[in-house]
Amino acid sequence: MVTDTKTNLLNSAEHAARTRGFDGFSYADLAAEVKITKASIHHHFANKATLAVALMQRYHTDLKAACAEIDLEHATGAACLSALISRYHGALEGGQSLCLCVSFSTSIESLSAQTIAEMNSFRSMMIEWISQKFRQGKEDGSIQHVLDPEAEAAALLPLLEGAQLAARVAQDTQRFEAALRLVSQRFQT
Amino acid sequence: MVTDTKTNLLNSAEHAARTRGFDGFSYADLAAEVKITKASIHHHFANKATLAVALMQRYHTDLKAACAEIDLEHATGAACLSALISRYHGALEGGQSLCLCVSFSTSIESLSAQTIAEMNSFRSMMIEWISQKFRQGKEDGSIQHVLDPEAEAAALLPLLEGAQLAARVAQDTQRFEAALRLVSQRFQT
DNA sequence: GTCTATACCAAGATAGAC
DNA sequence: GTCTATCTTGGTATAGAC
Repeated sequence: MVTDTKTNLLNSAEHAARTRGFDGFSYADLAAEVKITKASIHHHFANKATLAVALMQRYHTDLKAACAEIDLEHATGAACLSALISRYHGALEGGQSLCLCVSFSTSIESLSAQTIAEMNSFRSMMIEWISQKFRQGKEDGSIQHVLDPEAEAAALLPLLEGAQLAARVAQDTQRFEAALRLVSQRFQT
Repeated sequence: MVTDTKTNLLNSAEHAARTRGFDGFSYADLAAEVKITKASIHHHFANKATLAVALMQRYHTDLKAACAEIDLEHATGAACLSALISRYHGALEGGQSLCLCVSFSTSIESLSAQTIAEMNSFRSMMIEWISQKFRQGKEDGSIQHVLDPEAEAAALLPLLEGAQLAARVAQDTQRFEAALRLVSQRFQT
C-alpha cells in the first residue's frame, strides 16, 4: 500500500514527538526521514503549530476508534480495561516512546491554544470511556470494589500516563506493569 | 538573606525546566532572570548537561529532606503520605508547573547518561520511602486494605506524576485532587 | 566572576523557479 | 508538490579583556 506524503509526515512527526517531545524534534528531522526538503513540509503543514493540531486530532480519532474496537471484542468491563492497559503498554515500544498526550504535556507553553484544546478534548473522551467501563465492570461483577466509577477513571488515566513516564525513565517496561498491578488485580478473568 | 549567583541560576533553571521542560528553556532565559550575561552562566555551569545534573542532584536532596521532615512531623503512615501528596499538589503552582523529574522525562533523549542516572536514583529513593509509609500505615491501621506495600508504592509515585500532567493540561488543580481521591479515601484521619 | 564580542549551527519560515 | 536559495532568529559555546 502506498502512503501519501502528508500521512508519512504525520507518522514521522508522531514518532518523533513521542520519543523526543514537541520541542525535541524539528522539520529537518522529518525531512530526513520522509526524504523531502524542509521547505516542502511547509506545503503540507504551514507551521509547527498546525502540525501539532493535526497530530492531536488524528491521535484522538485513533484512540476513539481503538476504544470502539475494544468494546466490540471484549465482553466485560474488566476485559475492556485490560485491553486499554495493554494498548498503553504497547505504546511504550520497550521504553522508548510515550503516548502523544503525555509527550506534549511538558511542552504546553510551546503549544497553541487550539492544540491544548484538542488535548483536553482527547482526555475528556478517554475519561468518559473509562468511567463507562468501570460502571460496566461494577454491574457485571468483573471488577472488584468499585464504589465510584468517575473517581476510578479520574485516577486510571493519570496512572497510565505516569506509569509510562516511570517505564521511560527506567528504560524498563516492568515499571509500567508494576504500577498497574494493583488495579489489574481487581479484574476478574 | 543574600543568595549567591550559582543558587540564583539553579532556582531560575529549576522553575524554567518545570514550566517549559528541559528543551524549552535556554541560557538566555536564565541570563535575563538572574541579570547576568549568557557567557557568565558558563562560568558556573560549563554546559547545559552539567546544569541538568546539578538540578537533579539538588532536587533529590531537597525531596529527601522533605520526606525526612514529614517523618518527624507526622505520626501515622497515612498522615505522612497525605503530606507528600500535599507537597506534589503544591508543586503544581496552580497548574503552571510540574515536578522536575516529570518535566525531564519527556526530554530523555536530550539528557546525559548521568542525568538519567540521577533521575533513577531519585525515583528509587521516593519509591522506598513510600513503600515504608505503606508498611507503617498497614501496621498502625491508618491506611485501609494494604496488602502489598511495594505494589502500592510502585503505583502511587506514577499516579502523583500523572496527576500533575492531568492538572497541567487542564490548567486545573482539581484534576490532581480527583486523581488522588481514591487513594486518599483509604487514609484514616 | 563578569563582561563584550563573536563563532558556529540549527531552528522555523518564505520567495520564487520548475 | 517539490525544489534551491535565502532570511531571521535564537541556540550553545568560546576567547579574551577587565
